[in-house]
Amino acid sequence: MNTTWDQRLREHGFRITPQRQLVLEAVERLRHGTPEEILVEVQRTASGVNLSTVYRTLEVLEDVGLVTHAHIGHGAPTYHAVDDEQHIHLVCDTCGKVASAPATIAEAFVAQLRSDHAFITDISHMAIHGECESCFGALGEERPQGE
Amino acid sequence: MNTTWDQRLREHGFRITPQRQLVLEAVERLRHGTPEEILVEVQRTASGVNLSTVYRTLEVLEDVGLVTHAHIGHGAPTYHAVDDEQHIHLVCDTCGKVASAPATIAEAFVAQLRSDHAFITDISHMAIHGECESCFGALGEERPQGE
DNA sequence: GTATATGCAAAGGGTTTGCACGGTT
DNA sequence: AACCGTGCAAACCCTTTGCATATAC
Repeated sequence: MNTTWDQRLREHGFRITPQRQLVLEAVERLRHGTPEEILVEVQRTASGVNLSTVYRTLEVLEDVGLVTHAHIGHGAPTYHAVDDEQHIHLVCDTCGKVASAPATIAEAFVAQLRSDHAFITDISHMAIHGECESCFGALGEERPQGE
Repeated sequence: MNTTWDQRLREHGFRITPQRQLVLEAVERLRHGTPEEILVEVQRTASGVNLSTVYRTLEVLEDVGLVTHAHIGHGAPTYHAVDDEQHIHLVCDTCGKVASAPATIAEAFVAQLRSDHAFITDISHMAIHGECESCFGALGEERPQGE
């Protein structure tokens, strides 16, 4: 096992195209990327690729389990390769910084949601919002990033 | 104490307008509402009110602490009156249903994020995604609501 | 009377879609 | 050769903004 990306696509009835390879490679290289950022990365190699192709390709790659996305805030989602360690995004609503934490820290919480609310949680899909260490206590600040 | 909504606005230097009153009342009545839904509710009383006024008004009401918003998924955020019990939204990515759980169930998780990651969590700001009881195990379903 | 709020219309991000062409199988 | 995938342009949803008018103070 440990199927390759192209096997994975074929298994699900999809074709192998340069665009799909390039988008997947871009996601792996960036580690975190919005569709727009992924487009830019892809265009370093193939300038003709279109944004709508990136969107359609990300959907396909997500379908076959090669990438996932998470929502950080109001803006575009960010995409990750699935072989990356599962992580949670911690977004500071004051300074806008985004930190990562291993998804395992939520294990107890996830277990509780399952037992108390019969809910199977995908904890990494939506970011956790709040305030980071350096902003906490420093009141009356600007909010550079909104959200 | 226990200031009224109009006192609250005045304290922060805002003016009292019918629109602000109507938007606040609509949010309280709906308990969960997107800007668009709030507009419709407001227009039952005052048909001339504009969507951009609803957006600007919600921003003001949030500023002075009378309402908050939470992100459920890709679509528009939902607004709540702040006197409602703080709650978390549990969104099923399969059937799209949204359940509520008291924010208190996350207390231990929030405490852990504070101690381990120096992060002060606003747990109710972003919904938790996953799969609900009835959808779990039932594979190959449609995804009526997306996201 | 003056500053703030509103309505309207236009513009802005992010995403999806229809269609004809081109590439993979 | 048949069908799927792509590029392009237009359309879409949600939200913000500029400006003239109206309104709360």
